[in-house]
Amino acid sequence: MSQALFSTGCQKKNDRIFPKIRPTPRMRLKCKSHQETDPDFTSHATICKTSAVQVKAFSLRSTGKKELWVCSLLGKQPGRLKAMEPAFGEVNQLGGVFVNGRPLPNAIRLRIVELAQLGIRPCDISRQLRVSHGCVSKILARYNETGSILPGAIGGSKPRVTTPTVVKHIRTYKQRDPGIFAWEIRDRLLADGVCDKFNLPSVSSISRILRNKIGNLSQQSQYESAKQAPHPPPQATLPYNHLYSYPNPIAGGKVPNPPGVPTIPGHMAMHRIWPSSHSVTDILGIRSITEQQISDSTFPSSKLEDWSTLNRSNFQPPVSPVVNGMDKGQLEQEAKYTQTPNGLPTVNSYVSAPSMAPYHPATQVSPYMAYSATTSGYVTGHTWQHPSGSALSPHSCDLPAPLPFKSMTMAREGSHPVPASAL
DNA sequence: CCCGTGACGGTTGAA
DNA sequence: CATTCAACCGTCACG
Repeated sequence: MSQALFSTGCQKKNDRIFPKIRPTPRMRLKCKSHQETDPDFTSHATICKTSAVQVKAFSLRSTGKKELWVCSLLGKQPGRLKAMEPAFGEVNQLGGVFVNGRPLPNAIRLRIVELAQLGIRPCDISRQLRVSHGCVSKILARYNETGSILPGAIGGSKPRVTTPTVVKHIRTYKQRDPGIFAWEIRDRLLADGVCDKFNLPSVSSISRILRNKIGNLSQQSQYESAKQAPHPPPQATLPYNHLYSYPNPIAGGKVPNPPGVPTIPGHMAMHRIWPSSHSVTDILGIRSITEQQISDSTFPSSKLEDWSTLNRSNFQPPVSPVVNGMDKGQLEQEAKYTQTPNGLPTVNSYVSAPSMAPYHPATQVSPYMAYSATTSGYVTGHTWQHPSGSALSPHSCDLPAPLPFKSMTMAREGSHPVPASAL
């Protein structure tokens, strides 16, 4: 790719569009995270660009060797560059690994809450766990508000308001009064208690229903009504799923359940998600933060795509005895170099937990492996929250009832807040 | 220095 | 099957 781009000779044009940009510390940090070496950039040049991507060559101060990087402009603001390739989990300013667009693992989310309840200041939590303070703030605020550490449901659409029942009533209204207006139907739905103000379809939605699903029927009913007396509306045979998901007020998001899986409140979901052995002692006593930081500093070798796949399968990290008994260097090395030579995940990466061996063969390392390595008590079987419900740990768990944030506040106001370094 | 907040790029899944 | 859209994510910068 690089040679082809070098030969395009479009630098001059790009220079006019995008002025020369010195690598910012952020850029260097990101680049550094993607390379084993320290790219002490001394110069750079725009090689080529598309509408959204720039390719720049950076010179290393130490070796003089040029590194080619694909960059995109964030907000088209000069000076703000972001490395796009390789598509690893990215590294934030604190050195923590994250996957853009994906929530932090529940283990880390739980740890944030636990540390906060110990009286550790959010800024210290941020530094210790290498999670941005904004994220810590958000997670703690959410926990304070909802009592749940879980992220909201990502993706999907709003719960539809045009349920079969609503459509059936609209059909009935239309049959009884073919000339009825959509807004009249809307009023009647509200008046008849079919809908409330929260799930009342819009006039446009009703119109669409009339046009797409009842249009023929209304015309037919007109003819039929002229010939014979009205009869009860036919059974709705619309291709709607009979299950509808609605926002989970406690979990702070919409967590649709698969058919057959009863909906559980957010706080109950927490009990389902977290196994029993994640008390503060279990979490914090297993390994010191310092030790964790060492392992945290390891960078993943998994590609973003692989990680994304991992999110949706039951990822099983190495159990703690193995990790604890593992040399740090070995652990770090494994975390760095466990990818298959061709960069593709092994089959094991996609095998769901129940079919996996007790010890993950470490052919795939998540960006968050360092966090989960010693918290297998509740991390084993940890997966991303998934609307299908399959990602929820099947283990019954006994997360202590969400402690009011007051405890944290009290601890913070105490005369001896727990220093983060003591952990 | 701490922290709340909005912008941002990104992911996800239903429609 | 590809696209659109709106939800969410964490990071970052700002005040």
